[in-house]
Amino acid sequence: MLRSQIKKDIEKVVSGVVGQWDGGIEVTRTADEKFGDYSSNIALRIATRNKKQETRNKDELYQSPMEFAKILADSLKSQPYLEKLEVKEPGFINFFIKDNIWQKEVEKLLNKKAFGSPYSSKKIIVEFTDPNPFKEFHVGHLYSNSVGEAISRMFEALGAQVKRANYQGDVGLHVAKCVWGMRFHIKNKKLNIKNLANKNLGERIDFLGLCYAAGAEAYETDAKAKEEIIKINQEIYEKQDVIIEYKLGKAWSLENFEAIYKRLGTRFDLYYFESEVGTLGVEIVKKNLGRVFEMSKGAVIFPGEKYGLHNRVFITGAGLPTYEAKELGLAFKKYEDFAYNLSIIVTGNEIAEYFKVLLAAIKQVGPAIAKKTQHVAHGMVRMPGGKISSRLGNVISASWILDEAGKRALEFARQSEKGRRQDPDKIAEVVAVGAVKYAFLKGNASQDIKFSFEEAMSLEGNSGPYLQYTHARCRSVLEKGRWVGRSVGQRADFSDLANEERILLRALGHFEEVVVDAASSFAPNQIAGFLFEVAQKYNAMYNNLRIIDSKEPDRSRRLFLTHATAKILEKGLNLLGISAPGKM
RNA sequence: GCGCCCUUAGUUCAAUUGGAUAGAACGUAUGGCUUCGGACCAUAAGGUUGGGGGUUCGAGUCCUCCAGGGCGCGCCA
Repeated sequence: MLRSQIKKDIEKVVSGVVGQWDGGIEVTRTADEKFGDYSSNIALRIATRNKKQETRNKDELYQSPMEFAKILADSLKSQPYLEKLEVKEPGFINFFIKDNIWQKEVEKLLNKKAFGSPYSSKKIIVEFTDPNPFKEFHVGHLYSNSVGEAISRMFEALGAQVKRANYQGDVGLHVAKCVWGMRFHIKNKKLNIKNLANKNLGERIDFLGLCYAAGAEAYETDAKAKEEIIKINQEIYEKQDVIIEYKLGKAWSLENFEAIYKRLGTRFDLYYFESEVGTLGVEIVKKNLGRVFEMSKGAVIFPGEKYGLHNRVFITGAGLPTYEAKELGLAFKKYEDFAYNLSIIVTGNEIAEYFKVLLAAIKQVGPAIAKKTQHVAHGMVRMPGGKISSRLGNVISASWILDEAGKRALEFARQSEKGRRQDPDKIAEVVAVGAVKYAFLKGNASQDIKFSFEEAMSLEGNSGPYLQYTHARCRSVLEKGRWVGRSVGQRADFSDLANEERILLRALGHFEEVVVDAASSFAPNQIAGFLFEVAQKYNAMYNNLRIIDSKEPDRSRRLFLTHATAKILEKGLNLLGISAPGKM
């Protein structure tokens, strides 16, 4: 990576001039090309430090950042990769990289299997999606799934060993409500549960939805039903496998989830259920009762207030584990299964505060595990109409949103026929999934998404389809230009570039850094932004310069740039969990 | 009432984690296909970064106060 090379070189020069410097070296990509390709503020930082420490009189040499920058630049300017080096007020050092160095950089990164970073060969477990059997798989789960899958793939690109984990709430009041609803409907409508089991998946899932709604409503309005539901809840904890409605409902739900994962291109290595980690959680809490946990009003709580947080119930008065105790058990169970260096947990941010309490509790019980745990909270998906809530019954199911997107994509696929389209339904599905995922991933995950069908499914501008389209266009150009492989790229002459080519080449060359930075900060949106930039710059070149009918050496060089763009768009989209069809 | 998070162009979002003149997309206006895929490209207008104060070489970013919004606040998940 060019950036780390520059860092290394600066470090060498700095230690030669001022001795030991452990404030780190910052080398950043410049926002404006007139400042070169990379820039460092090192002179500003060191000179400022000296000023703050009032060493001015002792060491006049470093008084001015500008002067100090000039001294550093003098020793740096002879690096072979440099076109030129400039020092600019108030003390930035700007690096201008030679075109052919960028070309080599692009070739190198295209051939890399894994990008270099501190994460290579580390064991990382990523927990995400976490849908609840018996309840709907809604847009929130889709959001979590998109973020978690992208994070997993980014770390895999850095050579980490990644396990995907999915934690599912198969016990608890919501389940009891649904089971109660199943019994209610079966009795009322004189249904036969065996006949139900033979219906297709869609019908069974719709049935579960009705049952949950009935149970949830009865719980609020009917005191007798409420009592029954609480009793069912107890029974499920004790002997879940004996309850036929429970067994079937859970199996149907899980079957449905798998169908959705397949559609989204996700798979999981490890599945956890609340029913199995609950007992472990209770065990851990009881073992630490008195030391970490306390009795309070008949329940076992973690006194978060001692740590500037809230108190939380871990075991209820009835002796059942709450979500907190289960998640505590889960943290240890995951470590048992896969001795991770890093555990990433992706959830909605409405439980961000509760998670702090949980982490504080884990820290008391197992400090090593707490240290390795990272919570990534994503925002909520909102509709213009208002809040999405399962209580209010206005949740949007993931399948529905994908189907809606699919309809639009199909309309387009059929409209602009070009004869080279093989399977419109298949293409439409890829475009629809890509459009929805990209809409979720292009922004900062911590913020809420204002979801509008207009925008997510308009196939223009900063969207998944735009990137897919650009990729397909590249592939088409390569095919027509009879591009035969990278040997042509090596022979391509990069001594005289048009402006559009220079700009594109430089953008492509930053791919590796972007992936490393995006993974390190758990931010898929950085990749999305980068890909959009690359696509725009390629399209600018495409529209302003001829490629396959231009003369050599322009032709080979532009084909190489097209090849590199296609590769990087494909790889980058894959990092986001979006596939890039060759034709669409 | 207490705690956490958020507020950037008409709208949806960026801003390399404290760097240089705050950038894109959508929408709006204008222009570009007998031409490699028009799901495209080019040009323009659009900003007191919610408001005040502070920290420093330098603040959208950090501290503080205020306003507006969201989420959470013991036996749900």
